[in-house]
Amino acid sequence: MSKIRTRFAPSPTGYMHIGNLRTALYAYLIAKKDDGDFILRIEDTDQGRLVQGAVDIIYNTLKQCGLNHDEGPDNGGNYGPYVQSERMRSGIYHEYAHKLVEMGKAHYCFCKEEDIEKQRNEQGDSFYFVDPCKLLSKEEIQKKLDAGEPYVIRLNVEPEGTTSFTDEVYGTITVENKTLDEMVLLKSDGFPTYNFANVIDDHLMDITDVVRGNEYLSSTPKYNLIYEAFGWDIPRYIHCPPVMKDEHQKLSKRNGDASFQDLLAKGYLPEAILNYIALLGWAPSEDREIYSLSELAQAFDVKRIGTTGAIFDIDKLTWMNGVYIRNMEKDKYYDLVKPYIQETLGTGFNSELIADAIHDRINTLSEIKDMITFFEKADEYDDDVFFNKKAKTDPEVAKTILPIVKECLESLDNWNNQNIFEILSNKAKELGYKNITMMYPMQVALSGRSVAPGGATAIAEILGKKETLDRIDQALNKLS
RNA sequence: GGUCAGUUGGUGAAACGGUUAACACAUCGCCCUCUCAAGGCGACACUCACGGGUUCGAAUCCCGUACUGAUCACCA
Repeated sequence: MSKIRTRFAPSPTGYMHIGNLRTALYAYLIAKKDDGDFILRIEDTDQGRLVQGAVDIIYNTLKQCGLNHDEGPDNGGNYGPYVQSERMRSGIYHEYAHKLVEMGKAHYCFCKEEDIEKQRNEQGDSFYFVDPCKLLSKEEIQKKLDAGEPYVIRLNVEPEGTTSFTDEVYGTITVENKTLDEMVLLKSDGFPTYNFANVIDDHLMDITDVVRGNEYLSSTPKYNLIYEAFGWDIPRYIHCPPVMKDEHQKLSKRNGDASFQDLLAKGYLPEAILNYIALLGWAPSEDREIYSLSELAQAFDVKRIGTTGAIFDIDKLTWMNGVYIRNMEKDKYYDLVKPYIQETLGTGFNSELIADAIHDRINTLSEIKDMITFFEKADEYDDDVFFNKKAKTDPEVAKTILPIVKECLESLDNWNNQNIFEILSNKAKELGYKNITMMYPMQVALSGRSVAPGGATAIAEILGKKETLDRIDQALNKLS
């Protein structure tokens, strides 16, 4: 069997949206599962929709995700060029369209749009465009061409019979030929239509597996007709169900839905995003959800791609992102998180201790900031914060507890979490308190918060002895 | 409207004619605990859009209905 070759063929029209990225992922996985090649092709023939910098976004996104392409505009390959506008300049589409005319599989059409519109209106729903130009003799055609009349090239389609194809996801689909138009291959401006260029490129690049969104399911028979006209092998088709924003709408950048870039900015990790979207529309055969990219490639199976649109659930992504953060190696985790810590606190604190304190408490990187601002300066707080049902504390209790805490800590020389905890918890036991009764008021004094990462003793360690005692004093002043 | 496709809990989903309809997220309890998390345990679809049929037996196969989506361009 020949080597599997898949391609990702985006238009550079702006941000990379999630559905698009997932299609790229699937194409990548299908290739890599069988040691095949993954190709990047830029489809930029619609000059009007081009967006500055969009190609770089595509490169960057693929790179950040580890979806490395074996061939593409930036790294070359034996099937170039990989940018459609460049391919067009070489005249291949023009050449192949005319080849089809010579073969008698396509024809020149000089019809005006109004003529077609007229037919369409007359026929209504059962519209089937009957092209009068098909009846033109060779001489008549040549005369029109010589006269410089604008023309398009249309594929010949016999209205009788049916065309069917097998999709790896949706199964065998059959349509009647009379529902198919004699599609335009080459436009009057000499540009190929998207569909035509696609088929030519896929064939010329030896693409074995065409992976794309299921919105192309309906036009696939037309593609097949082109392959058949040339006598080319038809690729395997893998149509993917859409990624939805809700029950009715797809995720799309037009609606302002989250793009890959947006998710990164919100503190999600590329690996987690990729892992999550792999599971939107595909399910592994084993009971497992966390997969690295290479593990996905191994486990991936086209047969297990679903047929229904899957709603993007940010909550589950958030959970999964947290799993990635928690499972990360310590050093990698510190490297990841330190910039965020130092961005809000500077370098005055032991950022590794802070990183430890927030480790189990963050799901996304963007949660870090709010969680740690109190280290710089305790939050302003109301005395009511000292109320805690479980600790049985209130401002009055705090007033009696805090001096005890202070006394213990003043006597402590070896300042670390462990020792702080021990001395306080021993004291609590001695006085017949629960730990929480000692710790909670202390936490409030140190952070100004009812909820803080790490707990009172971890915070005390990070703040240092002096600052800890100062903040306790401040709390005491405030209470009196 | 024509054509094509889809329909299992709030969400992702498993099941390939026979199970109490997995598992995960979310939610809600409980446990653990120096708060919150994390972690542990448990609850959560009398039922697989609906109606028929086939079968000893259907979420699974067939037909119909409803609903949803896609597509019907010299746009990609």
